Amino acid sequence: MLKISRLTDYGLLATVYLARKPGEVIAAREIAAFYHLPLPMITKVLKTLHAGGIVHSYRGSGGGYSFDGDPDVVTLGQIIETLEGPWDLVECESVDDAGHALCSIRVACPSRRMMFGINRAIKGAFEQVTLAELARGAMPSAVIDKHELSSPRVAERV
Amino acid sequence: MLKISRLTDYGLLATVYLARKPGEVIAAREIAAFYHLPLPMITKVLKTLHAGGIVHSYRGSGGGYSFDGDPDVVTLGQIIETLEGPWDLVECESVDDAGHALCSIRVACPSRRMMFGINRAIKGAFEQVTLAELARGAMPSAVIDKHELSSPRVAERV
DNA sequence: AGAAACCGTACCAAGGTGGTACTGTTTGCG
DNA sequence: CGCAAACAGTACCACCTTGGTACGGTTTCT
Ligand code: FES
Ligand code: FES
Repeated sequence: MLKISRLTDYGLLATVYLARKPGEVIAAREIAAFYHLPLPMITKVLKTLHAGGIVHSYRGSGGGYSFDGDPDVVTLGQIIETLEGPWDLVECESVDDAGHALCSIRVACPSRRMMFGINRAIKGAFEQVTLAELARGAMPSAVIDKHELSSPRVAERV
Repeated sequence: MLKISRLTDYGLLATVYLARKPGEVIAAREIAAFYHLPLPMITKVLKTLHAGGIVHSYRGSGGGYSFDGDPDVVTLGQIIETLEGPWDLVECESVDDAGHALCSIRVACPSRRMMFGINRAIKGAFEQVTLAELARGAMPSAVIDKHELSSPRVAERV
């Protein structure tokens, strides 16, 4: 349906949170609490980010995660690539394990090349956004609780 | 997972097939046979395209579908919008039937504005690709410029 | 030793997607 | 007229992905 998954969105939130406190070791619990998101979700996505080398992890008591890279070098594209894995806008370019093309009509397809171009354009757009730019912007102190939005007319004052 | 659905891809195939024979009434069976795709899939997507006003339909024996618009006016964005319905890259901007925001952490989200900009930029890229270019099998000239990501309106044609 | 915190994996419910089937309706043709 | 071709509409289903949870294991600090 042409949207990034919610997990990826969570990953961006966590990365930005860490990048705004460079070098600081922060527990996943703190991030989850700040955004009022389920802790297992945050930990899951942080594991992925660590596996992709975006953030560092420190185990044991007092441990957590930290971002100590250059926020001007890390791009949105890299983060998304880490979180979602390699992706293509259309599966025409993808191949299965046997190297066999997934799309059976490649040779007759009049839109494949165009799709490939769009694919590259989108990836290029993501590559142009740096983590530093993402981290800039208002970091509000108040957060709307999940339940206040589910029920109508309840979110009066936050 | 950041990909367009296969149905949408089928719709592009069908539209391009029709656009390559302007004004000609072509049965769905012919298109399905040409691409070696299941006929019910093609008919389903052609119904959607007809409902969206992209193609015309002619019932009865000898009937079929035809494209008789201006291929330089119809854009890839319009076709995708017709096939997939309104979409957003992230659900942060979407609202449910009651008008409530789907995302519970909007106010605290440091990436929402950036995502919104990217959303617009991608839609703009799709709008810049015409059906005529699609039918020619050309690579799109659309390039997403960094400036579009934060500017309030989508940039002009490249 | 015990607690804090990350690691790994497995599991599940819900929703979306791709695909099929079937019944109706319209139209051309002999 | 009567049949066949072709679109219209809807309903249905199997499968996969996604969002979310659970649980046990490992590391480290105090
Ligand atoms: S539909 Fe597969 S190559 Fe285009
Ligand atoms: S996560 Fe919803 S506004 Fe960004």
